[in-house]
Amino acid sequence: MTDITVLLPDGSERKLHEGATVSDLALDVGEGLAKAALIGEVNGEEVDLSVVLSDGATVNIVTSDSDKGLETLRHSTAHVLAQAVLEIYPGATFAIGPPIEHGFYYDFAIPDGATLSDETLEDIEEKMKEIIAADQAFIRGEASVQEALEIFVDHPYKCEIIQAADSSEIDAAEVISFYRNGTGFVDLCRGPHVPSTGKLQHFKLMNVAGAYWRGDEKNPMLQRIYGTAWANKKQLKDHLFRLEEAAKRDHRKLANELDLLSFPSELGGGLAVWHPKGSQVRKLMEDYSRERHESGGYKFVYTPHLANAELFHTSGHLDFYSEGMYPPMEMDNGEYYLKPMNCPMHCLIYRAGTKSYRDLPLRLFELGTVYRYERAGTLHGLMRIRGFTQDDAHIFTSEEGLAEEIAGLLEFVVSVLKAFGFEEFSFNLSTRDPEKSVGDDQIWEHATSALEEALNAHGLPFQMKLGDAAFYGPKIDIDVSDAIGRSWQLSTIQLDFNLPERFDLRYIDSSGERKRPVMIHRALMGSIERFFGVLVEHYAGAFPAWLTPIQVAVLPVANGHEEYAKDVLGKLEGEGFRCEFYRADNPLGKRIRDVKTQKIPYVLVVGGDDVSNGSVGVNARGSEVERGVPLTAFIERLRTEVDTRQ
RNA sequence: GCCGGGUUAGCUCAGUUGGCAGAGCACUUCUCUUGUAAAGAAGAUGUCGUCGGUUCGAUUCCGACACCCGGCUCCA
Repeated sequence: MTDITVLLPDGSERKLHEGATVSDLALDVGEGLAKAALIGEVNGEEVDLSVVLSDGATVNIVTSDSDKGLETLRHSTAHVLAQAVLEIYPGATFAIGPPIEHGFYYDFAIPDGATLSDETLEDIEEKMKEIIAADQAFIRGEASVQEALEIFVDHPYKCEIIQAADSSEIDAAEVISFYRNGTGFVDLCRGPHVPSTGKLQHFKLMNVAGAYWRGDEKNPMLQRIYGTAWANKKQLKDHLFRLEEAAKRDHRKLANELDLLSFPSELGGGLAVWHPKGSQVRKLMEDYSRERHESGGYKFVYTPHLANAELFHTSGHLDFYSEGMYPPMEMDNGEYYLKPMNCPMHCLIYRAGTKSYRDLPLRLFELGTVYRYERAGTLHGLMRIRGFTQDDAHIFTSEEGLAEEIAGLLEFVVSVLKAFGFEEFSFNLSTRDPEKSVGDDQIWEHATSALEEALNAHGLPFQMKLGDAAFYGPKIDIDVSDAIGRSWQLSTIQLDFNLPERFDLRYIDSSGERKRPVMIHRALMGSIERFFGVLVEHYAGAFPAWLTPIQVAVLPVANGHEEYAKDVLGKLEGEGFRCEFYRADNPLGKRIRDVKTQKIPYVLVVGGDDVSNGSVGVNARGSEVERGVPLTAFIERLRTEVDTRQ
């Protein structure tokens, strides 16, 4: 028997008997590794542990510690899900079941168009546990296209995949691979898989949902089951815990609990009314935005909510986006539409007088409320809404001035977002899709490189999104990470060569020539409503002192302290702080609990000591109670906190 | 728009195999007067999402619609 030599990732070599598998190698390295091994990576290719190694191969043993291992684990769990569903529902057929972030899903068609519901998940989960307890081996097989079509003769979706693979040039030569486990289950699969179902212990089925076959709404709708799967019990538990924590931050729940806003059904879907507390926060957000725009050289404008159809013909919205617009209102002299965007009206403002190069860049800003007809099933709290307000600006600049304007904009955007407690940003640069765009190549190239240079000049790393631009110009999108690491796309800076053309916008340059300005659409918060929702989730409802609807709650210990407490209240209100008074009709502990549930940052408790000393007891959110703090000291402290937006 | 689930008091939810509904919290009043996360008592509160149908009778069964939730699709 001859030996072979394989190379490990750390550079070391290992001698094995000829015919040794990846599994044998893992065992040779150590029993622990052999037990943890899920798949191998041989010369960069992911393979089953049962694969026989060849001399000189570079081999990496993949465990669930790595992303690849976890992905395999999830993929294999998806197979077990399919196996369970096919066993429980005779005649059911299955489509695709890939690993996804945190888990996996699998799509099924249940006979006679039957559907699955959440209650059935428990039964399916039980069946999966049986399959896992049986520790069935995943056995790979290979077949020709013809053979594969015979194996999956009862499963039309699988056949469609096989035929698609056969017809695509890349995969034409490839054999069709499949995996068997247990007595009857076989699934079309590229692999690799974990060696046996016993490796798949820590999973949970999450929910069922409809999903179109191949993601196309023209195709039949399948039943999709989502699940999560992890390397160990702790990881699974932690994941479920994180989901619970995220649910606690849900802006729809907090908006209700904190009395910020509501979505009365009589109003219609996707439309909100803002209660006083939510409005207070929103007003502060808007005030801050206005303040920054004012000092940033923007001109404030106002435009109506309605416009004649003619405007949206000129802008092209009726040609391109009419499906997303509310239907027209018939009026005496024609049709009127609710505006889905502010830009056409801002173009009218630009066009209202002859512009000189000296007027550029002209920055028009509006908190403009727009209405978009979002499909009923897509509405989602404040995140997807039908009537919303954009912190919208349109900047008209010369082509030469573009780079500088973009550079300034990037700085502006980041600086404003930082005030709302966001620290991590990521940038995406979307480029032209030649199939779906207007304008000549040179301008696109120039504009795209202006965006790229601006990002580079600020040392901002960015991702290129090829072909992701709007039809009218390239753009930079800015994502922020929130307090629990979720990413939200907020800001956008989009160049537009189309609207200046459609509205025939001009300026006179220094040599007296008429030129076309470039238009930049940009929004920082994007939709104020959505941004508010993101903030609620980011802060978990505990707004910082400058933004919170109520900054201070004043609680007398007993009735006898009420007069002094009112005095404290009056002084705080005199300083412009937003306060609420809680008279001593309930035990102190109860009142403290009430205000804490409302996430009010400062609770001032005043009793006998304070009356004699002119002090307050300060119970600040997230810190220890302080007694005997001079009122003036507290005022100063809150003033600083508010002014610096801590 | 599509698939599945849902809608009962201000909030969170229980309930009725068809006979006009209930808890906790909140609210009102009274008592207690409190030093840091739930004092006690009493009281009031509902077109059981809307409209139609079946029925002697519908909150309950059926249908349509509205709105919400989880996804799919879409997102200028």
